[in-house]
Amino acid sequence: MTSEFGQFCPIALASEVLAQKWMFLIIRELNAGSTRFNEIRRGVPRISATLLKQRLDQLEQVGVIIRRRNEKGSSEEYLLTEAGRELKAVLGSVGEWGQRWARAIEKDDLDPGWLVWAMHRRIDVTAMPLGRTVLEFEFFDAPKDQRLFWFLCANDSVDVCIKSPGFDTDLKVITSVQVFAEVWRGLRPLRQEIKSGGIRLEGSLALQRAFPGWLLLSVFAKTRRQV
Amino acid sequence: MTSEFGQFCPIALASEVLAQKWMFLIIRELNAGSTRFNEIRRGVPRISATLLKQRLDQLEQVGVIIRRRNEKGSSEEYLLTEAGRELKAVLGSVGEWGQRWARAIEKDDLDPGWLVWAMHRRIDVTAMPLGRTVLEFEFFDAPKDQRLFWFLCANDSVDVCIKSPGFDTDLKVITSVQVFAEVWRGLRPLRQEIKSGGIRLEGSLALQRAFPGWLLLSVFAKTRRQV
DNA sequence: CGGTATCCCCCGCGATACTG
DNA sequence: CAGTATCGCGGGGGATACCG
Repeated sequence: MTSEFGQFCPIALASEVLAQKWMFLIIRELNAGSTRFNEIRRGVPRISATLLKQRLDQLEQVGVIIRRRNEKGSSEEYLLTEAGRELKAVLGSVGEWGQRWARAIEKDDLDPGWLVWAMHRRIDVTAMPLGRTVLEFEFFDAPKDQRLFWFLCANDSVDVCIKSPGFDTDLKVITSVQVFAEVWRGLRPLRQEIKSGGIRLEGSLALQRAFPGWLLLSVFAKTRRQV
Repeated sequence: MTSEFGQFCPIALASEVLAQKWMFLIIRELNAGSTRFNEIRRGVPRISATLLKQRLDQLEQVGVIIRRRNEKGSSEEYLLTEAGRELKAVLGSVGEWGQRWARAIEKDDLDPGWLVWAMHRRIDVTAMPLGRTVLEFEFFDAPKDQRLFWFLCANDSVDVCIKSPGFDTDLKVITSVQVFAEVWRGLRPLRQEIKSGGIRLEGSLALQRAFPGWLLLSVFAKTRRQV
């Protein structure tokens, strides 16, 4: 591990940590606010527990995170250090580049579970009605167990549910994963898809009209793709 | 390779290309101006030919470089595309982070051959006397075959030699790899090391005085280390 | 929930030798 | 100079089962 590249160039030294499979995604989750093991896994669902733990240990060792038992002692927390927080700049440049130049989306990238997990951090509850709002998504092209999701939006938090939360749905969104992914990425305009029927809304007209204002989309959505 | 991570996040898509061993270093060399196979290898000496070729093919496939026979048809050239040039921003953020937060330099990082290769791109010939200037380096703590190097500086180019170029040396620099590496990285001030004898100069007083002005140091030398 | 422990396979990668 | 071909190993990492 030490001196993997035989150079003292800062890019080489950083590579020892960063240029490994999964690493950017784990760091992205941490910088998005995840602190717990399974929280990180929801953002990186395809990594194995073994490997995630290995990577977290490594990040701790090089000083990107610190590990801590939470107050109740019931669970472990992984917290970014200043070094870890400064990796946000790297995530930014990598994401910008990916948005502009990386390969096109393919079938196997379209994990609806990941999409809703990413969305739940980018829903602007302050733009919503006060109190509880239940948002339901139906991805009609997804396998049965990934077709339906609910967002339980309170005044200051958003929870993702894979079963009905037990409250009535206020606004339902019906779409394909493909179309919604492209909207999320900023490759198609949201309002236009609503008009053309690529995204269908069911619920009060007031909520339908407000909906595009709730959805902040991907952090990189405004970056113009070049290919 | 495709959909390695099962997400369409731009960071995940970029990771498929970037988050691999050696990749940042190869891209660094290309962005530093290398276009030929063995030129890249000089900047990444520990990579095997097999693997370098594999990586270059991959970079070509994803549109970061294009391959071309040069005019004479005698050799292959690897040229950055616009996508490849935009990776400079990524190199910048990764290098900045590495400079600030990556691990300290260790013995095995101290490859004098790599150091002189890195230096030759950062020597300001416009600050030198007109005509030819021969700069000689002696790293007294290096193994015999890595002790001596020459820079053959012309008005518009710098060549690295591992044997005497056959011209008299105008200025000789005697130092340890360790000390010079730290100066190069911006961890120690050059002028102070010259004063204290960590770096010794032999040659006309005029050249000795001018020397610190020739050496541009690492691109990241001005970034302040945090640990 | 937050991991370990184990098994095992594959392939990433280095080393060496050879080529046009 | 710019690779290719071949071999071989080590360990990266996936799958599964188990634990406090």
